[in-house]
Amino acid sequence: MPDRSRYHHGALRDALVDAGEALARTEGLAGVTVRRIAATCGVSAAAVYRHFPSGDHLIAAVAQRAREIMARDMFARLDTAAGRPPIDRLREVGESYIAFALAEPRLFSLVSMPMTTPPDRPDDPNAADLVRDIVLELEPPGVVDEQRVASRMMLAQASAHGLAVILRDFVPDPQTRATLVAGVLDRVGVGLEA
Amino acid sequence: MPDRSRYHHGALRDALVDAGEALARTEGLAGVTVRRIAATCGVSAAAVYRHFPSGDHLIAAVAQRAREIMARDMFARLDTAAGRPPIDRLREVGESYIAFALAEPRLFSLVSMPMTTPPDRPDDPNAADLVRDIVLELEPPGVVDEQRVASRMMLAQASAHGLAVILRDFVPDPQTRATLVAGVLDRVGVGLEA
DNA sequence: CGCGCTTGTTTACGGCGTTAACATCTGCCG
DNA sequence: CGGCAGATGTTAACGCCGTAAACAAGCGCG
Repeated sequence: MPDRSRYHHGALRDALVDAGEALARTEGLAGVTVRRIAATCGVSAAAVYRHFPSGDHLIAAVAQRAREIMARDMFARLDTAAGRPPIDRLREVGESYIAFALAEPRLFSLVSMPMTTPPDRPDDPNAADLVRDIVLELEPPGVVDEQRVASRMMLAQASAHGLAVILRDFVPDPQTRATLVAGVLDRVGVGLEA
Repeated sequence: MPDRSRYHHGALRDALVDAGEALARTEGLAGVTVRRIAATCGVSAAAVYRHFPSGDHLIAAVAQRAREIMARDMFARLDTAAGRPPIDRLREVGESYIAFALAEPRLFSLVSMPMTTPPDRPDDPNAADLVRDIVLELEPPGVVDEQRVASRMMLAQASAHGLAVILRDFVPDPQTRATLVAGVLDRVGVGLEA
């Protein structure tokens, strides 16, 4: 329990999301509960409702936090691939997404929850926007076929997400995982350039 | 709901799974609860534990049921495509998977849960085996490159699953969904044949 | 017939989300 | 500087949840 000399916490909202993130990492989605988050912050459960209209909104905020962490990972990794062709950078993004899912499977289970709440700052750097920007570079100069862009984005996102989920749930061996990621992303690359 | 004049239900286990399936369809995962399933069957909550070691096992049985329904859909649709090239049949399977996910989104959310319990009859016709059988037909005669088979299976499954999830959560418009399914599956086909 | 196993029941416990009523702190206005 | 108002905490309570223990009813075999 933190300092209880102060009646008012001061930055409870952020602390709640922090605690939720930590709980999600260690115990998984089932451990992310209003009462436990509140207790972690040394605060009563009811205090949560001064900052979130419901527990689901708190969970959603934790999920949004997880998405931001993931996006930071992907942007960082992209920096190391600056200047390489778009298709290579798309692969980096996909690998980053999958690596995060497998490194932090419990946190990732929040990421892949349907978003019940709009993000706090909807104009944050976002994985979908990131993919879109790179996919746009695949378009021939002067023309942008929106339908082609959409199908390429969807292929990139769907295959990365699906692969992450399947590997997490059904392929425990790291070596097998690596081989499959490489093989599948090779094929996705072919499909992306078509 | 069956006759409650009898103290013993007679086929409670199946009835519980039936009720769970119905609840999942109408209310989604959050509505699938031990007490509600039991009540639907006109039985006390504790009776569930004569047939399942825990509520999670009951949920898992409902999820397995949903997978069987989905597999039946896919096999039925495959029958109508008998004789067509493997790549076409793979596409049928993918379309069937996605169509089910979008037609029964709540039931599908059970399908895509990690399997906490082994299926009752593990040798049932299974979506993964089905995909594998067709993918094997893509192999050149005489040789089977297991790694190539695995990457093709994974691409097929991952892209279908990922696309289903993304469309369900982020693309409400049916027309847009159809266009995206067609466009993405075209690209997946290219990647599968590579 | 009667005895035992299976399958139900009731009751209870602790954890959950959420609300209502109350308490404390903080900042602002006179 | 005093005090009031709103923001932010507290406790207590409700109903739902999963689950376990103790008990009861029915079935099937000796």
